[in-house]
Amino acid sequence: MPADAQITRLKPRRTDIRRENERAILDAAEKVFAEAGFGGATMQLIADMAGLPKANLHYYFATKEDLYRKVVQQIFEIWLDAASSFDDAPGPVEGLGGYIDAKMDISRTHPYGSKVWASEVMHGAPVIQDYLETTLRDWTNGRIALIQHWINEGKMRPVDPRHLLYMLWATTQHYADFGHQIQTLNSGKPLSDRQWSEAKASVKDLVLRGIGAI
Amino acid sequence: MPADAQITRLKPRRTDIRRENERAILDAAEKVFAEAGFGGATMQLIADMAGLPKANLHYYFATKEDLYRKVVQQIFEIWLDAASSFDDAPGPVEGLGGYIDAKMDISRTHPYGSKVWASEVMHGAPVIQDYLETTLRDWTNGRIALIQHWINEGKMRPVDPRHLLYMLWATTQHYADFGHQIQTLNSGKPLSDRQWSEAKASVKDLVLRGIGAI
DNA sequence: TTTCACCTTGACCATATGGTCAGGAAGTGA
DNA sequence: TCACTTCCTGACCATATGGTCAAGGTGAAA
Repeated sequence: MPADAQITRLKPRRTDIRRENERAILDAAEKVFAEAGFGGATMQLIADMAGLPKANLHYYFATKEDLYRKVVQQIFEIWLDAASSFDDAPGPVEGLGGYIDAKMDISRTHPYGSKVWASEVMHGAPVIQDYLETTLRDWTNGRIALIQHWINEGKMRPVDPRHLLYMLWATTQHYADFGHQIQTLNSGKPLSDRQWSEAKASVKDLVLRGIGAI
Repeated sequence: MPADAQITRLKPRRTDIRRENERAILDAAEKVFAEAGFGGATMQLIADMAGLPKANLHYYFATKEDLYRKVVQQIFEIWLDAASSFDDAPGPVEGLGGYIDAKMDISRTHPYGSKVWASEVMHGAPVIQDYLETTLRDWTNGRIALIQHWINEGKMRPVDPRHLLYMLWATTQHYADFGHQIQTLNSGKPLSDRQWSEAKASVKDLVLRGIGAI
């Protein structure tokens, strides 16, 4: 047996099999749920896209709802991570600016997840209502307090922190959720690297000027 | 026959029947499509909500797609009407301010239509792609030119008109599309009249300050 | 009143879909 | 090698859904 057996092993280990298949299924599911909606998505289509027989999906995920729930949880966690730039910032320019950068990057790298989340909320959040009422509410209240703190320190104008947050969410996610519309209005071509930079700069400029931080 | 026969007539005229049934079906469809998505919506549910047998729906609208298309066209036309406040304005304060007011009002009065539109675009605009490429593109280019004109006249800062428009669309529609999330973060209660006023004021304040118009 | 176009609807059908299951393949530790 | 657990999958099923249709009801013009 060659020394590089660990690297070139043809027969995957048990744990790898599970991990890789779940990954493939979740990726396929995220795309299909985003493009067709929960009701329009079919397990067969997800299976085909993941390169697995349909019955195999039900081996890893008991039901369609079960699979869907995992997909929604994923994007939510990604967004929560992005919020870290918010916390350890000295003021709104770094805090909100960094948050906008992070959210815009996610809109570009995870457009499907963003759409699934949007769809879920639009339909009344049937499967993640508890997240909204606990994690999201706590997170929001914390950030509102932080923004209010910046206002009290005179680092920005006295704007309603809540509606400021809504504007940030709406605008940054718009580039993912309405990406198709944006692409159509861009002569049918996806935004280039340069155009994404301009978008980020425009959003930051408008927001930071709007709150009087620059 | 009494003189007020025209008013109290019990037997509706032919044209009324058609108009009223189509209205009832479209209203029910807008709500069901918004809450369940195209794939999740069923003709049976729409029929029940409209108070008609399912077969009757197919008498007025040949297919589910046909009905859906009409619902999407409706909200699009409502939005186009709202854009009139844009045109005959002397500057950005009146023009953009009025547009924000109008779009926010629509988000409150037509949340279902807004969601259907969002869902349609998120899924790649399968049925209204032609609208995006013609009417919306022309409208957008016209408004961009107008905003650029205001910039040239020194009535606002030189911001990218395109990304400004995206921010307006995203933010105003957010109050409809993510209304459930907003309600959850508002202790589970819908925004009051006062809160809607505050929302409109906040958005206008942030945007108009952001573009240096006030 | 008659005629006719328009409206209504229960019953029905073909199809698609989420989910099940039994039997076999394959990795793993002893 | 053996026993055991995990993984794989074709075939199958119950159900839900979009859509059809034929027969009957109902305004309105002549």
